[in-house]
Amino acid sequence: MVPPHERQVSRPTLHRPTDALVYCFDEPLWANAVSNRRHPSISLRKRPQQARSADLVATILEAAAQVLAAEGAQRFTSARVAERAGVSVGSVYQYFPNKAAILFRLQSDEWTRTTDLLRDILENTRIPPLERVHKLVHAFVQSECDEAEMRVALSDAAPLYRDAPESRTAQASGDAILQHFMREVLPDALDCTRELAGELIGTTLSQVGKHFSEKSRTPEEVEAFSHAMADMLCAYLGSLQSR
Amino acid sequence: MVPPHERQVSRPTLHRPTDALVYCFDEPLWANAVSNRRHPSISLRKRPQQARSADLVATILEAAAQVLAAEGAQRFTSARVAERAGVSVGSVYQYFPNKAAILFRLQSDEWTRTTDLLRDILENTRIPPLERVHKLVHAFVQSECDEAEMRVALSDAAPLYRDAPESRTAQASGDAILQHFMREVLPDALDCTRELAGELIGTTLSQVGKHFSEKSRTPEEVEAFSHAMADMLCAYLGSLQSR
DNA sequence: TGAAAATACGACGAATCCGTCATATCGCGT
DNA sequence: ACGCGATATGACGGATTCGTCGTATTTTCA
Repeated sequence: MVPPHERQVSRPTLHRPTDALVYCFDEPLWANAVSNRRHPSISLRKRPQQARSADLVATILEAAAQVLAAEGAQRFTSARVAERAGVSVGSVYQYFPNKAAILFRLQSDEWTRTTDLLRDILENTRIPPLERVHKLVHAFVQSECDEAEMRVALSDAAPLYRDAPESRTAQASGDAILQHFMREVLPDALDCTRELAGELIGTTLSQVGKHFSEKSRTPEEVEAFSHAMADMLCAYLGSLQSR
Repeated sequence: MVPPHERQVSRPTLHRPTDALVYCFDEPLWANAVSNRRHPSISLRKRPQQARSADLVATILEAAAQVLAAEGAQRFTSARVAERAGVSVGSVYQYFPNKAAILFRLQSDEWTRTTDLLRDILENTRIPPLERVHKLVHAFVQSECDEAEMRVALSDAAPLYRDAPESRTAQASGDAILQHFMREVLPDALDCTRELAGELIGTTLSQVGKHFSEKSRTPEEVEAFSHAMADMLCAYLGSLQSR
């Protein structure tokens, strides 16, 4: 795979036990084997060099998601993740600097998916704006309800990385998409009005959706609630347009 | 205080270490010394019989709130609470069956305050309904921003008592107040429409308010955001009225 | 005042968990 | 086939936390 003369011994960086996120700047970033999308700033402890270890990383992440969904944030431990993945703890720590890094990757993937969803729907200019809002709300609430246990547990563990810069980045890129949409819908409004309204709509979408999905819901409930929420957002946008 | 013949030796109930909430049905409920309000279902381990121990309970709760605000949910431990309260761990466990019970009391007090706020504002019929909504949102967001650290940490610890029946009760009484208001504002709407709208408004109020207060905010930001949120809710109510 | 009940104390056992490291196995390239 | 780096293992040290229990202190009341 890599010519021998370019080979480098990759020595794991050492870490003391900690709950804080640990950033590893001494190793190059590495593209995610699961989603094939790059992840910023937080690298793996070691760069996998053989196929088996790349598989391992994917396996661990999958197992982590399962443990989180099945056992909750409180019982999410490195040992349980390793067991579920069918590997030893040592193997887990060969590629993740600490437990928080695993959680962070799961959350990071969520952020990416959410941002993509936001962009795909809001920037589809072939559909009337308010209809896009309806589509977005439905898709969003639906996606929150899928894997609800995992998402809830993940957000229970959130204090571990709430202050990570990546959190702000994800938030910011979502905001940017929303602002783009707001400029289309409210071309004549003041900037500060648009910003405020965008922040409010984004917050409502994510927080209300999340809370709704904390209880298990029937498809009818999901449909009805999404519709109501979309109505609310559209009524708000309408009231802002007619000023 | 109590006649000797009515005295009873109050033997502490034993508990094994656990993260789950522990209910003590073998002891009578006891009125809260801090707020003078009764709390359902979760009793203290022992009923304080002397003034000093009643004070102690209040002191512990106060210390617990401080620890939560200053150190966060992760570092909220019985030892730290005891230290901050200036007492020994033993004393803490004399009156609280476990750590979760302390958190639960704090949360329970929050629920009570929130419900009271909701009732006080929404049922004040001397003010026009939509103006009440504005008042409510402002008061609510403001109260979220006060003691924001404590509230955030408290909700980080939520998994410990999220499934407690009291959680549902608190939710239900809030819902009832909202439904009462909705009947006033939308007398002609279908029941199911009202219920849905009420749930949505309640969820928006609490979740969006909570999320907004997670970052520290200037009074101007609080004012602007509350206004926008109230506008959104009023626009929604308006759109429902004109149907 | 003095004894019994109530309260306070804090060292400690039990449990849990994180992340390491010495050792063993694997697999790639020659 | 073989040797060396890459990968896998899991027992273990170190740390933290919960909640207890035997003992000491304080309060009550006869």
